[in-house]
Amino acid sequence: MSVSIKDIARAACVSHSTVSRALADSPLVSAATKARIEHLAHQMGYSPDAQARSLVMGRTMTVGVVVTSITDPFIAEVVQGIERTAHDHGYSVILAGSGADRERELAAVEMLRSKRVDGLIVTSSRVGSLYQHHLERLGVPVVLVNSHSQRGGRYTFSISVDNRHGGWLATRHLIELGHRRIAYVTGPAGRAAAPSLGSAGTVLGTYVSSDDQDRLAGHRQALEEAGVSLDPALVVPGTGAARGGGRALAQLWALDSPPTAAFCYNDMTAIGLLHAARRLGLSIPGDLAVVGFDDVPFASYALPPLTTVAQPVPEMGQRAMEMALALMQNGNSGEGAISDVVLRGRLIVRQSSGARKS
Amino acid sequence: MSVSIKDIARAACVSHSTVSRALADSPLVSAATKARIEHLAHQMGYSPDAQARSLVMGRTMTVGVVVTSITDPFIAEVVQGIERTAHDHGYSVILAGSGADRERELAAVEMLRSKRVDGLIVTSSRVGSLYQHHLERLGVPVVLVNSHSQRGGRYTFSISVDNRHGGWLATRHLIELGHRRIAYVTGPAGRAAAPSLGSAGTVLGTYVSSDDQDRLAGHRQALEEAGVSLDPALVVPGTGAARGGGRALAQLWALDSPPTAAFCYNDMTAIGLLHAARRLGLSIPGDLAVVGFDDVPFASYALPPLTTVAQPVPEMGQRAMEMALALMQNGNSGEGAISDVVLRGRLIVRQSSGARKS
DNA sequence: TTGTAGGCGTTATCAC
DNA sequence: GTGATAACGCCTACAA
Repeated sequence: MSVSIKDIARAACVSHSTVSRALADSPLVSAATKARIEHLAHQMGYSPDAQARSLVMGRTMTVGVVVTSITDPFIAEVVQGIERTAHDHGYSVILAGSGADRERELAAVEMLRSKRVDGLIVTSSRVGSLYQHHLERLGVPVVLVNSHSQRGGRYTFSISVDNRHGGWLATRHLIELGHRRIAYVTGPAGRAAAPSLGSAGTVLGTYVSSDDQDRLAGHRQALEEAGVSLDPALVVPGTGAARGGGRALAQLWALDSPPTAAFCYNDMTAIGLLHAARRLGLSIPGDLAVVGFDDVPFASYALPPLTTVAQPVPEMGQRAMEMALALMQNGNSGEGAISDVVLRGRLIVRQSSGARKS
Repeated sequence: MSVSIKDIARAACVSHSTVSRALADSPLVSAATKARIEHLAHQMGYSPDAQARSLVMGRTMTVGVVVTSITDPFIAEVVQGIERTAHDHGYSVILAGSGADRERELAAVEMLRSKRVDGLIVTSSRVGSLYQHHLERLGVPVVLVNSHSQRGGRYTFSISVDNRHGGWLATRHLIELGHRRIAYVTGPAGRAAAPSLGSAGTVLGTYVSSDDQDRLAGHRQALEEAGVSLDPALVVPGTGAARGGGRALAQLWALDSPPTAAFCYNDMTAIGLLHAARRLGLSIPGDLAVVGFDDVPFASYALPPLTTVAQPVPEMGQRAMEMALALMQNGNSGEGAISDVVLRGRLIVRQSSGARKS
């Protein structure tokens, strides 16, 4: 079918090892034959078989990336960063989606193992202890992006954003604007999580992701630093989607003493909330100041433009891949100077939080 | 390093071929030894080496997917459809981004060739004749998603959305609402394209993508069916991004006789235009009705919610992969009953186009 | 500077 | 039923 090194050898009247050396630009080949072979290879349309090479070399120059959903703009941007720096270093990327389904995620890992990836990057997964064990079995370095894990794996490292700090930034901003009654709208409620999933916690009686918990913790901290204690009535459930924001607003506005500001788990929630607020005829930020989280591309086109906490997304993918590269070079052991990294987001102030209250 | 069938063979005191057969569930192995081997394999943590297998089998069960940018929500959704149906059929996906850069795209294809993918799916590329030749050289079936190509390749097939029909839907809708002066805002201006790129055309003196051309053609057709001829002054350049929509509005509003409606190349453009319109104090749809294209997730949260043409995106990815599967089974030749498919989008009416004019 | 031989982990084709 | 043996395409000692 496709032309191999032997075919070239035959055509060039040399042995296949000479061809192999010539194509690898080895100094052990005369310039003359090298040129001849290179010409022939090009002319015959030779393409080296990466699999055969990997088989003998012991590395595939391939990393596996497993995501919950590539449709998530956040994840898509991370993957883009991964793919680009992977490509720059001669690596390619096998993508596997899990849909946040545990079974599919395990299947994906198994398939990547069979494909003998040199490393694995997992984004936005809830990694329980059981699962982490499964990853370690792989024998290749694993980098967790925004996945909460109990640290300390020999092979697994993590890179994540400082959700607590982000939550703190958002709420402190609102406090500085004079707000005291500040609501928090959560993200998607987890399904009843197994106890082994130590990474999730319970708020309002339902499980939420650790991201959510941490953002809430930052929120609470900022409040307490201002001498305000968190009013449980002001923590209401969202869904992570726009619709959830709308419902949250309804719930908040039915309160005897509604909040003057709301910090939302993410931008989609905030946008849904803004949308609902308009329908109720509320003035933003006059009646309610709103802050989101993520800085999705549309945040600046919301009405009014949304104040939010931007995550260093493009950087995360790059850093994750660089970390994987370093680990892979290190002979797969994390013995080097590599450690988990936590990146901080930054507050982007737009009109939805408004000017300082007088 | 990792355990092979030979290791299992040694442990089970059989030959490696017996292990191979047992693991393949061949009827040529006694139930007893089969059970013993399976148990051992599991216990020893055996994982078959997909590369070694591919080497002898001649197929990798892998498809390459090259995209311009996975960040594009449209593309992300297509890729998700591809990955899912690929997974359902035992295939995995190698992802490569090109950034719409010709060099990188060719590099990606070359890398996928080396990885011996069984098929290739390329999205949103401008495929010139030269390039198509390059793809054919691969010797594996190629499916083009929303990439304009001159048809008729032996190995390349395409699946795309009917842009002309979509444009026609949008403008006919505006006409039915009573509009007569309807602007069209283009997408990104292509760099000066090589003549071999027959797929792009020139509008306003700059090259635009064939998508753009086709949407414009549908627009023009709808106008002409209503007895209105296209006013060149009402075709203004955008960039495909929100900012371009803003600039387009400025240009349109400076006209002696501004339009009463605008159809935009895509939703981002439309959203930028809406944003700019608000700053100018225009009423939407009172002063200007607006229609977009794509139905991005935020379209319904724009202010006012955006009327747009929804593309059958999730379906596209699935269909593309199914087509690739069919082609790969067909022994790589498109001799079967497979032909290009063109999917139609549908109009989603929201407030930005408003009620019927009286 | 070049050729020979062996092996990477599989599957497949023979014999036994 | 099972075991040698030969591929698949490549790299790499070791020999010449």
